[in-house]
Amino acid sequence: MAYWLFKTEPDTFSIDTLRVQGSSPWEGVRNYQARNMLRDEVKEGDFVLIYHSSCKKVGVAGIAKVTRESYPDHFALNPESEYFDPKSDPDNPRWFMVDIEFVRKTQRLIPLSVLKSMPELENMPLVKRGNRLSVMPVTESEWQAILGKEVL
DNA sequence: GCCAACGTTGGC
DNA sequence: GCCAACGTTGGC
Repeated sequence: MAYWLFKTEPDTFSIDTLRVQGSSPWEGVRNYQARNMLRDEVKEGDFVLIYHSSCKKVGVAGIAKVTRESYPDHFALNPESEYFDPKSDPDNPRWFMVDIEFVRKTQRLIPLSVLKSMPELENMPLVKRGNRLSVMPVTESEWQAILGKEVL
């Protein structure tokens, strides 16, 4: 069982969206490094920190669990979808996704500013300047350290 | 294979 | 809204 962090823009899909839906595919990842992790390494039963990016309050907002691993992201094949990729091929899928289910919200949002202040997280891509990786691994000690900041 | 131009991400 | 950093594209 492994840990991950998934970024999302809450204006598009937030932890509350997931809470209401109960579960959801994690579609729309269009970055090869993130894609490789989704496709090859994220496994059923893994836990995920849901991180809100590009918004007023950036930070870790909740926890989800992987319920289905690695299958083709069919949104890439749908011209109506905002995630449509004309270069994707149904016979040789380029993009993949997993399904996750809501576990819980954090008791409060754990802000990026707090995460950046934690020496335990200095190796996480998340806190590095210019980082754009939207799916990244989280070690067990990083996971514990982050959730340790949930209650002040 | 190099690299400049371009579009996107994402914090502030 | 700004702008730095990054990934991708395409000409050569």
